[in-house]
Amino acid sequence: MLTRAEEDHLKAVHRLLEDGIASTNAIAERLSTKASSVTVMLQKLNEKGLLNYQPYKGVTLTRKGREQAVALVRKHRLWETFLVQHLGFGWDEVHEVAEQLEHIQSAKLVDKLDEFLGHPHFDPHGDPIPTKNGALQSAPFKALAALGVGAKATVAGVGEHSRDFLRFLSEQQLGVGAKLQVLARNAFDGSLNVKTGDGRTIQLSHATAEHILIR
Amino acid sequence: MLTRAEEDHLKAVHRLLEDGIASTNAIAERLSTKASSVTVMLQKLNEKGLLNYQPYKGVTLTRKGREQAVALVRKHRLWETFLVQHLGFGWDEVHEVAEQLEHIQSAKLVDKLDEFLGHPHFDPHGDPIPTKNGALQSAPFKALAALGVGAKATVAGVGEHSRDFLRFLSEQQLGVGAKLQVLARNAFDGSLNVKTGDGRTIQLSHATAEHILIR
DNA sequence: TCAGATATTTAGTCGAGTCTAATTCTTCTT
DNA sequence: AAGAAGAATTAGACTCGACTAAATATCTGA
Repeated sequence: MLTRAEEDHLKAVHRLLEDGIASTNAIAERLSTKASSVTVMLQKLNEKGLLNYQPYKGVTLTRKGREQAVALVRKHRLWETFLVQHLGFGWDEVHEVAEQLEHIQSAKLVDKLDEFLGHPHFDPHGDPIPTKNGALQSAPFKALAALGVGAKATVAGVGEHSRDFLRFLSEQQLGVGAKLQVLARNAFDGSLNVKTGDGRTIQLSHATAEHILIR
Repeated sequence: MLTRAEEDHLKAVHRLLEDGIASTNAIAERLSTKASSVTVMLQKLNEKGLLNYQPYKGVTLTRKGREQAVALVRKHRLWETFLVQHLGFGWDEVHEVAEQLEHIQSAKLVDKLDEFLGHPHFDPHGDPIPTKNGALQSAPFKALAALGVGAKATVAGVGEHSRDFLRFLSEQQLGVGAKLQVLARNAFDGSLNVKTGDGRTIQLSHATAEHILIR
């Protein structure tokens, strides 16, 4: 049984490894702690066989560690789905609560929740939900920014999870499922003029369009 | 913001005060810790203004402490209701999980959950769920053991929450809502012969009948 | 009432997890 | 290739919440 701190570190390592390496500093920043605390924790998790750690050499997950981390991601995303779909939370509000709920220890609870939700494959942000055995249905989404002029698309997820960004999308009615059409691309800054499903025309910066995933 | 240990102690004190006094030993037993640990915690909660504690003189809750304790009871029972009604848990399985879920910190989550459940007044065991402002709809239930021969009743709750007892009731199909009729009372041991809604005749010990609440 | 039994508190220790400060290793620059 | 800069680790201290053992207070029964 892992402690909450152990789970948090494991999840941070897993997340960071997705984009490359999990540096001590990056882990510390994610967890709002200090690098020295992280080092100690990595040593402990190494002892427990959840990751491979050698001083100054970096860290990777063992199979066992990866399973645990994926299970946490699964719980987190299932809870987010529940909060949004059944309790009426906004998708910009669920992260902190799910961060707590993911640490509840009960295999049965996860299974039952998954069943209750109808075994969803994606959470409210369009992120894939691992199955019980850890399999991921990878989403072949691409960025809105990659679309050509005239193309139509449906919002399928986001590539950036900050509250500000999610709130912005909510205000613009650009949640998952929203219909879009690219009207024009502005050469000077790469921004897009986009027509929404309900007929409004809005301008999205290139950065924003990079973080809106569509299908 | 209270820590988990603080919340646990507060809830134990609140629970024990319902039946009289909250002795240091009784608190320790409830929490599976030692009396010495409890003493230290009581001193701390006294400092924080959540309870009134004087060495050797016993303990009572302050208004603030009682509010916090009742809020915990509310969360616990709302989660139990959710687990049973929507996730298909048995009423003998929910306690441990609710014990974890009650510590999730999110006022919005509690409100939304309450709304989702339809503002229930009683949990799956027939225990009253405090409202947001702490009001209790007290249940005027009486024990099955108090009924006279021939009386009909409906199970409304239980006065004993051990897993074994709850499991026994489940097996006998005596959950909340089950219909009963008292056929006879056996003078030598006070046990009851009872006819169930589905026509079976079963015999219940006096102790058992004391713990089945009916209306 | 008072001595033994019982309940409670105090004192001191420990592990988990964090911190700051000091140290060591790695990498980058010239 | 050497030294500076930056990243990571170690050392040592702190808090929280638990423990054991010892001390003290309260209760109870002859």
